[in-house]
Amino acid sequence: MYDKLFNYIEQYAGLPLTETDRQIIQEVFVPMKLRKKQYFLQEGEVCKYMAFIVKGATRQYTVDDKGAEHMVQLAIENWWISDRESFTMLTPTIYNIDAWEDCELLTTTKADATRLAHIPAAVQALREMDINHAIAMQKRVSSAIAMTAEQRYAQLVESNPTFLQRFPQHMIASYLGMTKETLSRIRMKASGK
Amino acid sequence: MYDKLFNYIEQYAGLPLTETDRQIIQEVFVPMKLRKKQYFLQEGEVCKYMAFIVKGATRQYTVDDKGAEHMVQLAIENWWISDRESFTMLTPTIYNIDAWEDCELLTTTKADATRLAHIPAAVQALREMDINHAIAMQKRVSSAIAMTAEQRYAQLVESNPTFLQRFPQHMIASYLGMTKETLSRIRMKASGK
DNA sequence: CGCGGGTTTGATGATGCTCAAGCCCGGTGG
DNA sequence: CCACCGGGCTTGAGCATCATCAAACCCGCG
Repeated sequence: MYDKLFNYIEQYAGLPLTETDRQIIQEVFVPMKLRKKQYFLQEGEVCKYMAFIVKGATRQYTVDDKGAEHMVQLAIENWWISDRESFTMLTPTIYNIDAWEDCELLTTTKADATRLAHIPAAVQALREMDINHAIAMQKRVSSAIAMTAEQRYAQLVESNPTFLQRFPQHMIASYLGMTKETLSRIRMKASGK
Repeated sequence: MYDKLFNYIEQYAGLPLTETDRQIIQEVFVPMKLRKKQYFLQEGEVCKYMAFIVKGATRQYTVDDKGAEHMVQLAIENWWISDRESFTMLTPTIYNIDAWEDCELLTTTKADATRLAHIPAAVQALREMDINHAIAMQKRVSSAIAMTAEQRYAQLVESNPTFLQRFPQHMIASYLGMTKETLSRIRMKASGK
């Protein structure tokens, strides 16, 4: 259960974890299961948990006034979920996060997470996590403002082909900032050639 | 010169800096001046510096195959610039960063920055910086995929009115993911009402 | 067998882009 | 002091891309 998290931390930090470190991490992170469609976070709440995905897939999205969902993030094993803004500032979130596949998570709270400050590898890994998240978001911004729908899809095929296996097309479409119809047509054209 | 940076750190960390801390920070961060239009980073280089803007304004952008520029970030006093990806992974960057107004910066390198690890307030502030950056980017993603050009402009007026003063309209337009003509028409319509 | 979620297909139209011209204004040099 | 120039902004006409709406299809599952 915790092995994936240990691996993640050791890999990102480039440092091994001691037995005591592992002990502490097991106390700080609490397992949680989520059934498909179950919410991890709902608009209006304060995001109390930050979680590491051991198994499963989740989506983070906003809902507009017409009831349409807009995917901000799709996440699978070894990714982190939470709304950093709500989590750190304790403000109500504007996002929803729910499970698309049944999930096993390791969750922690802001208070518990402070205990990690004494584990250099964990501090380092969390820092990397934030940076990676920022980098990923920056790439999405730059593709959203600079590329056509077709190019955005091509980029996803290139960089995250797994998503295509794990999530239905209409979610992918929303994630790419287009409608399911447009995505469907793009895929037709791409495979036709 | 360094005061703005000290303030920034103390404010974000919620901790005071000791005299020694200040001493170290002054050694770690090197002043640099940039004239309008001068590059801080060019596509293809590795990003060697991370910088705090004491005074001035910069823009970060990509250039597509048709030669069009796409603004990824606009930054002014109290903001940080660098390509986190290139800076941390030492890979060549795909971005350009240059000065739109004459700038005074405080720069540091990856190696020098490690010295900050001994200053809790600095560690904390840098962490906040990353988180804030990620949050800001996430908001841009969510508005880019979920909102119309008009709504995106309205949101900017709401959240970053200063930008409208400091940057020419065609840069704002690019930052918002639309053409200068579209932005011009939106502003006409908005002021007409 | 029929139902529901997901995907495809088609027709229509709005949004926003492209290209082209003209305007405004501050700066420079004759 | 004026003429000219260039950068930025506006305006307009036509067009491409993509969204919308609606219908049909596909397929796994109860």
